[in-house]
Amino acid sequence: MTISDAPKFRRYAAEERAAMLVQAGLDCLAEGGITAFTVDNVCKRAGASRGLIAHHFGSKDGLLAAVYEAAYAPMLAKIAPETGALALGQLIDTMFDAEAHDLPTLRTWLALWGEIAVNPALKAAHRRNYGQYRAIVEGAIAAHGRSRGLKLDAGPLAASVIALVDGLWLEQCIDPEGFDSQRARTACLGMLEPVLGPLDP
Amino acid sequence: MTISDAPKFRRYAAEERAAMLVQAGLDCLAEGGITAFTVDNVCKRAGASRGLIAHHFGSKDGLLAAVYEAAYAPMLAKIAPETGALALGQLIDTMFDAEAHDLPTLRTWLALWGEIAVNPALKAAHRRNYGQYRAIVEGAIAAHGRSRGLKLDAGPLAASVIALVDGLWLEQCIDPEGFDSQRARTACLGMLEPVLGPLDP
DNA sequence: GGCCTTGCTGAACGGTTGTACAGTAGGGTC
DNA sequence: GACCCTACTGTACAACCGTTCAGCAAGGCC
Repeated sequence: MTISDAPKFRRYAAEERAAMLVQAGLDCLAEGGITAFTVDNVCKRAGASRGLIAHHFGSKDGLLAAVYEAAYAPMLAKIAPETGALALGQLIDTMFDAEAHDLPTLRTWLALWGEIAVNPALKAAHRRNYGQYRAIVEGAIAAHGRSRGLKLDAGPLAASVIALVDGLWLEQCIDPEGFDSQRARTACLGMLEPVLGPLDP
Repeated sequence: MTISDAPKFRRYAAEERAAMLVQAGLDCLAEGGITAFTVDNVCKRAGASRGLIAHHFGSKDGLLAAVYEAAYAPMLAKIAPETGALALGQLIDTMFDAEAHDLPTLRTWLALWGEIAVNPALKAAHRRNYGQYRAIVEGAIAAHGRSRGLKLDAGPLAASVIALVDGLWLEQCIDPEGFDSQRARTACLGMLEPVLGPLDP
């Protein structure tokens, strides 16, 4: 075998290569937002040629939808009641830590959210994922109330809890240095307890 | 005067024209996010030629920084204690309504936030504006606690309140239909009162 | 070793991007 | 009406955008 016989590229199984492109897409979003999510950038990062995105996803928008799913999946997995539902206190703790509190992560979500209204496939994916997210929180609040004899309005409360966690996450990401996250978090939990009762299991 | 003598364009005072470009930039961001914030788009919307942005702001990034300032200004104006500080209850109400709860507004802020880390001028502007925002809320909470003999930790509490408002605003913007904003808002206020005491003046 | 499927490449395309700059013309001043 | 300052235009430019597609080649199978 001479040197010129070395393979110029490696062939992967279709779904394996697709996953590589999705990961490269996530990296691009994290690094430079939607502006950096270009065919050139993504393919270069994935170590593939410019044509691959069209080949595997039909178009750039197709890849973006897949990227959105991939971004949401691990968060849902963390709070999903697979091995039995989490206690409310644990759930909220998990929600706080489900996403990294840094700028790259923020940039990824800002970019994705900003495209939801424009990209129909993304909008559908968002409704599905967020609905699932909210249903889990609502279920946990309802169960919490039942087990303690509290009459809780689970719907609006779930929205409030999610808003609190998201808002805190947002501020913390935007300005990581100038934000005392631990104290803010304690203050938030202190805000929830008078309404929900003690959160310790 | 013949028809051909009609002026081809109108001359404005420099700062007036600059304001027109900033407004056009805001409109573009609201409509299509950072992707729609192009020299072509902005100038067309402002009724000017492609060269004007460079002429007035040096570059596209220069304009973007000016746009950020312009986006923050009205919100700060609403909560700024010009004619005496607002009572905490009033302040929180104002915070809830300071920004429109719709997709265009969301898209504008997502786009701006996403660029903060990339654009140094934007980062500086954000720190200045957000610091001012937070100082106002902190001051109101401290005053509230003093006047009622409560020992409040104003710093973390301010961060929590801002997070709550921002998070609620975020969810509401992302999915305006599927979100019962009034009940969520009531739930949020109900969450604050046990910590802060009654918010009515 | 030869065949064959298909993952993959890479050039070509028309369109859009931001910036530069030479030149035009609006409109106040005299 | 002549002058002048400068706000402004509009073309030219090189770089980059997403999509298309004809054809190459990797690597399993016989």
